Order: sequence, then C-alpha cells, then structure tokens
Amino acid sequence: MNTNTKQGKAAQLEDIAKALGVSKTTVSRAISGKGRVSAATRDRVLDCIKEMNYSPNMIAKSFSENKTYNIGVVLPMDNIEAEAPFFQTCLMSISKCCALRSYDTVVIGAEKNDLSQLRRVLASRKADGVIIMRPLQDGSMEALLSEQNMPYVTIGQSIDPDAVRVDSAHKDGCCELTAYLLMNNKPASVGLVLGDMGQTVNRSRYEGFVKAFENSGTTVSPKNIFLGLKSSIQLRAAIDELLRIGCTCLLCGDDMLCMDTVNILTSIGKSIPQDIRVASFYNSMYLDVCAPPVTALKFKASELGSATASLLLDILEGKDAPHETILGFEMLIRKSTM
Amino acid sequence: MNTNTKQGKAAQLEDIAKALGVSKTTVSRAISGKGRVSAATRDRVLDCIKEMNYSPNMIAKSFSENKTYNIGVVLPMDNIEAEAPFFQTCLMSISKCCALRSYDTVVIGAEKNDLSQLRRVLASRKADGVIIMRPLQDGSMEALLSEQNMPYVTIGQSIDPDAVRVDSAHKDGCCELTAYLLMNNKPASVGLVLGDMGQTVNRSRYEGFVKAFENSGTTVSPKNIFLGLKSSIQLRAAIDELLRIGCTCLLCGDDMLCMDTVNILTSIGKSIPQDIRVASFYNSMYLDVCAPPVTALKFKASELGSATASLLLDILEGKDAPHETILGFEMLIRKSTM
DNA sequence: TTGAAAGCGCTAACAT
DNA sequence: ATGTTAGCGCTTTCAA
Repeated sequence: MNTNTKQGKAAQLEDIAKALGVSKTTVSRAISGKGRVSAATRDRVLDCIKEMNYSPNMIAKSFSENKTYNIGVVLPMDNIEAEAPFFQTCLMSISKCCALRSYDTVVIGAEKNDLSQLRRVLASRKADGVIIMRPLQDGSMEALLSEQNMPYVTIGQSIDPDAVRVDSAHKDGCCELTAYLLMNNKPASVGLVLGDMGQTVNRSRYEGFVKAFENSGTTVSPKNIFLGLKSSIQLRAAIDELLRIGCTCLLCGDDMLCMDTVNILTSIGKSIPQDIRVASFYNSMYLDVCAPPVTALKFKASELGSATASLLLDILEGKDAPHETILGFEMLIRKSTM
Repeated sequence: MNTNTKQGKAAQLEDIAKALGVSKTTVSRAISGKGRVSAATRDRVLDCIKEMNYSPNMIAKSFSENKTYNIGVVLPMDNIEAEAPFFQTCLMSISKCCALRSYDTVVIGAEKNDLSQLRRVLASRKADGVIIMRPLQDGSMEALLSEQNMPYVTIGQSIDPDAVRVDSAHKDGCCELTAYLLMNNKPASVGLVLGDMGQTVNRSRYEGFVKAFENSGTTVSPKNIFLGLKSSIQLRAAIDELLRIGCTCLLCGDDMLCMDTVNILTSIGKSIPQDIRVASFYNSMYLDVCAPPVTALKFKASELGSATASLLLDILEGKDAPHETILGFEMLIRKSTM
C-alpha cells in the first residue's frame, strides 16, 4: 500500500505524521530543529518529507508564528526611467538574497505624495521588515515605519538619524575621479555641472569634487561650478560659460546630465576627448554605448541590494547590525578622458 | 470609559464585536458584505472600525480563506539593463493595480536556468496567481505553473497555446512605421537590421516590415535585410553593405541596435537625417536623448502592466477573461527621419 | 525523546 | 438579521 495523501491535496504535516506513526509535533520539530528529536526520527521524517514531496503551507506557518516571511521593498515611482537599471538590479539581488533565506519580496510603489501602498502593507501586516530604496527627503516613510515599529533599512541617505542605512561611497568616488582628472588637467580647466542640490547624493558629489582640489593643494573657483541645473537649456548656458572661461574638462553629476553634455558639445562641433574631456560621477549603459564611451564611476547596485537585504534579515532574526554600511565603487576610465 | 483594545495590540475583529456588543460574525459580514446585515448595524460597525482604527489581519484572513492575496511577478534577470525601464514601469503599474484591489505583488526573479524562485513560491503557496513578464522560449515556466494549477497570464508571446496573454501590437506597429517611411523613401533604399530571430518579438518585427512592402505593392529585396545580428562588428558589416547597395533609410529592431547604428553612422561621417535616415522599432530613453532624437515605436509598458494585472485578478475572481489582449502603440516621429 | 492540546484571527456552515 | 461553532495547518506550551 502506498502512503500517498488524500488524492489531489498537497501533503501536510499530519500526513507525514500519520505515514510515520508519530505526532505532528515531532515532525514539526524535526523540520525546524527547535525541539529535541532523536537523530533517527529526524532522518526518517526528512526522508518521508522528500518522498511525499511535502512542503509547509507558509500561510499556516505565518499565521501561527505571526510572521509573514515577506519583506517589503519601497520602489520610488517618480523620475524612474533614468534610474530604472539601478533599481531593478538592486531589487533582483534583494529578492535573490531573500529567497535564499526563505523570504519573499513584496513591491511597494511610492510616489512623492502617495504613500498609500506603504500604508496598506503596514496595515495589513504583510511584511516583517521594509527596505526603502530611496528615502523621500522629508523622511515621511521612515516616520510611518517607526510609528508602526516596523524594522527597516534604507539605501542611500536618510533624514532619520536612527535609520540603519547602506550606501555607496559617493563622496570618496567623486573625490577619486576628480583627483584622477587633476593629474592631467590644470585645476582651472576643470568644470563641474550638477543637478538638483536637494538630493543628498548631489551634495556628496559636490563635496567629493571640492575635496579633491583641497587634497591637491589648490582650490576651485566658484566660476567653474554650476549647481542645481534643471533643464537642457540651463545646462547649455552653463557649458557655454565653462568653455568661455577656458575649461577643457567637464565633470557631470550623473549619466543623463552627461549624455546631454556630450550631445551639446558634439552639436557645437567640439570633439571628445581632443577638444574637451568629459566624465560622469555616475555610470550607466548610456555612457557605455555612447560615442565615445565616457569615463564614469560605477556603483554596484547588485551588491547594495544583497548587503541591504542580509542586513534587514539579520535584524529580523535579532542579530544586531551595523548602523551604517558603505560600499565601494569602481572607476571606469574610458576614451572620453584619454 | 474608552473602548480601546488591550494596550499596544492592534485592534482585532473581536474587539470591535465586544465594543459593539455583537458577534464576530456580524462584524465580519458587515465588512465583507457577504452575509446579510441590517444597514444600521453595518454603519455602526464601519464607524467603530474607523474609530478603533481596525484593519484586518491579512495573514489570518489568508489562512482562513486559503488565499494569499498576493500575485507573483516573474522578472527575467538576464539581459536586464536595456529593458529595465520597460520591466520596471510594467511592474509598478502591476503593483499599483493590485494594490487597488487589495492584492500585493511579490517579485520572482528568474534566470535562464534557474527557476528556483518560481518553484519556491509555488511550493510555499505564497501567491494566488502569477504574471510572467517575458516567458522563456522553452515554455518551462508555463509548464511549472500549469502543473500546479496556478493561474497565470503572460506578457508577450507564449509557447503555451492555452496561456492567457497580453501583448503589444509589434507587427502592426512595425508595419505602420515602415509604411510611413516608404512614403518618403524609395523601397530599394530602405534597409532593416534585426537581432536574435529566436525571440518572437523579432519575428513579428520582421513580418510587419515585410507586410508594409506588400501593402504598398512592392517587395523587399533580401539584400536589404540583415537578421540575427549579434555584435557591433556584425552590425557594422551589415551597415557597410546596406550603404554600398544604396540604402539611405535604416530601420533597427530595437533601441540598442539603433543606438549602435547611430554611433557607427556618425563615426563614418554620415549625418542623420541629411545623408541617411534612421528609425527604431522600439523606443527608449536612449533614443529620446540621442543626437538627433530617433523616430521610434513606443509601447506603453504601464498599460501593459495594468491590463495584465486586472486580467489576472479577474481570472482569480472567477470572471472569464479574453484569451488574448493586444495593446496599441504610438509612433514617435522625430528628427532622425525628417 | 515524544505526544496532546491549545491557540493564532479570521470565515462560513449551520442554527436560531 | 444575528449568533454559535467548527475549522484552516501550523507552532508551542505543558505533560508524560
């Protein structure tokens, strides 16, 4: 006689127990390793589980433990296109990491003034912890989360001093890239164009840039720096001015700004790198395939994701975790600065 | 006296029932609207729920109904960078749509030979249905899903004839774009470069291209068509040949191929659109910011996502759903073909 | 080392 | 129209 369960239904704990002539408790213990079970019975149980192709009903487990085995990931929905590869890579590595530890990843979409998805997940208790992929500047997500005692980790800067965070070494990276360029370009010929200074990442970039000059014993003229650029038109004006004062090496805050810069330069007949060198503080595929490919800093989204996920899972398991984790970068030196 | 629940703990059904002096069943019915409750009590209940800030414990609800209120979304992890914006936009609109109907979205990462995340979700029963964002060509995901009787919908073509699918009208779009170009270019001067023909989408593109010629009463010479291009080097060779035979209008299968094409043309001193016109069967930000911006077909990822999600949710709710849903496209006519 | 039984917070069949 | 009660499939005390 076969030990199969009732037709059609997936095997459950009780089926295993019956098949083996032991109690559900024993089986449960054998699986979780929590109580004490003799090695012999444990082996019998594990064999039987394989044979009957049992896998626990996670909803029931969740219910009884009052844990969901889900982590929520807040994905910013605005300004998405440009950063999509970053978020996507990051998300994938989070989900991979979670899966390895038997957690699932639930997506929480967030728009500037719409935290409703986050509220929903909080209210329905469908996650044990949350990763914020890019905190809003007003810290409203963190506030919501702390209010509900929901553990969370942020990627990037957070306004909340208590937040556990993981970030890339933007400042160091920018400093290093700038320093590299200062080796072959006169300080006065190096210009910087940067986007919205409301974003902390842009402030870090600025600081890194300035620091490189300090380290080399010089200072930058404010005339060489254009911050808060919002449109191609503003960028165009900035570039015109930088060229006028004799810049031959342009640093761009991010990939889109850089792409635009390359287009503008090309359109006015400047060739890169012969007439002018260009580099970006943030790499992307655009800059990989650009003509010519552009020197840029590369931050590994995948590592950020997995570091963040393991951190959060550690916290959920009661281990304590470093308050701040900073990951490194890579300098991609390419034709645009040669 | 205040009707607060025991300190600290979130209110639950029973608290509401007690506060109102009715049974849990009544409260449950008032919320779900399933049984019959007098309008008066229903209002009292709903008021009380607001006042006590009750929200149901979804795990318990799940458990009792044997539903998770989750849908799984399979995200392909290979070849990711280029398509990230598409997947991301699509994912966000799925999650938005699900949230509106009180479902959550769990991410399922999939690599070519690693369906372990999908298996996990299936085994743990953590989703009520699944969206496959891009089926593998061997249909292995669909097989797994059907085997477990897990409802699913695919985005794009599926090898499974029974699959409910949502797709964009690639063939029609390509046909229309080609037709548009044939209005101002001699048929013999129009060339096509396409990537991997293993992908169905590329076959649809090819068919649309050919059909436009047929519709206009001409035929394409095979010499004007290069399929299965795998590298920049192959593309370069193809372009050289197309130019040699007198092509002045190049159609590219997708954005990356197109970007490459633009770079190659520029590098050999051709100007777009003066010397040669260029268009792409698939738009992306690259082509938006390119110099010059490139004429391309735009498929709305966001609509694909929401259509797919509502379809799946309808199926889960027992409504029957169209077997095939085809969404439209937009033609972005830009400088590269003017 | 093992088992019996209570309980997690809902839903739904059945009774009133 | 409302209440009573029995599950749902696990984990976990408590007892043996």
